[in-house]
Amino acid sequence: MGRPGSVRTATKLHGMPKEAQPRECSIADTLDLVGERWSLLVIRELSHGVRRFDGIVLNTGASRDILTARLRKLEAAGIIRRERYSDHPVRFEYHLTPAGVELCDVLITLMRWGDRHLHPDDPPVRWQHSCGEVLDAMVICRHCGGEARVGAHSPTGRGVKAGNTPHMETAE
Amino acid sequence: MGRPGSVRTATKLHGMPKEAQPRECSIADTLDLVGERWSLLVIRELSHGVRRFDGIVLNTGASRDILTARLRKLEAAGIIRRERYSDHPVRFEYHLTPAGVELCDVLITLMRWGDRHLHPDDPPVRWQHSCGEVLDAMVICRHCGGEARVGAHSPTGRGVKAGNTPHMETAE
DNA sequence: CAAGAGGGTTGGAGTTTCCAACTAACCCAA
DNA sequence: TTGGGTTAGTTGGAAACTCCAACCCTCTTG
Repeated sequence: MGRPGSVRTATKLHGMPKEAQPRECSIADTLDLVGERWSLLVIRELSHGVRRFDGIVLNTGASRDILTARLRKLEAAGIIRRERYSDHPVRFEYHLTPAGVELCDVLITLMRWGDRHLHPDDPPVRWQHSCGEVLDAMVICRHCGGEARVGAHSPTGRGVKAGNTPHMETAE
Repeated sequence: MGRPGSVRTATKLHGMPKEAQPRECSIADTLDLVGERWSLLVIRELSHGVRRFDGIVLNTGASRDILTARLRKLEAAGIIRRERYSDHPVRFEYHLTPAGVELCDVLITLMRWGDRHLHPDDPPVRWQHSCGEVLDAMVICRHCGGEARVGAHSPTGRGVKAGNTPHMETAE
């Protein structure tokens, strides 16, 4: 797990392999924690109120051994918490931590994309927002309230590298 | 790729394996398209304006064969478009389609989570929103404008199953 | 003509994942 | 007490996926 390389000795044989230098990036770092198969579905289940091992197996379709590994990793990352709810037959259930609850923003945007592009007429699940309406989510800029969308902005910071931005359109 | 099962014949030997019945869900369906390793980083690169094969290899760290496979799959899904920009040395570059641009919402929420939880003091990349401020994203309900967050809502629809919601808290 | 650049393929090794069965610890019912 | 059921995992072996480095082919440039 985790990306391997960092500083490899450039062997350079017939055409300088041109060392990969992955961009520093919170997207990649977050995906290192929750980007493996099943992890986000585990979080989906916890957000649906399913907290037990067998329930998660049943609703996701993950195999039990992999699920065990994912739960351990999410716990180590502070995204879920394992709680003993019975002592004598020792039994546990899983809960989202506050950091885990914040990941639901990712689930919501994934769901919205899938609803729009894969199930335009019949979303399989609808969330009711506290305002009473069916939740239709949108990502905005906290400062101005306008819609946020990457293509329209320009990035700055350590993770931005020079020389590989041939021509900047707003996509399409 | 794609989940296998669907209807398996329940063999039921010593304890009724309790057939997994994965929830119908746009989150899972979207992850089937973009949830494999590297796919979202490819979309990140395109949104940064990097459009060529070698540039994507360099900035993500993906191996070339896997990158080829991901690009083909994203193209088949209508998320990216492959465009010939030179005929004689036949050369291509990749662009986000409108559906691909919409996936940037997912990237933004992943980035925000990583910035908050993994790099609280020094986000590696900052996006400047068109309003001039550094983008600080938030997911809201389009109807009321209030913050959206799954834990606080209740789901309905085909993908919701009875009997596995032991006790519904708002997480934590 | 030799070296790149660009956009891939290919082969083989290494790593993950899947599947189905099995365990252990307890509860209940007959 | 025998038999089952529930819960939370383990385990072993096969299948699938990834990684890496090298190789290919077509231009273009020096």
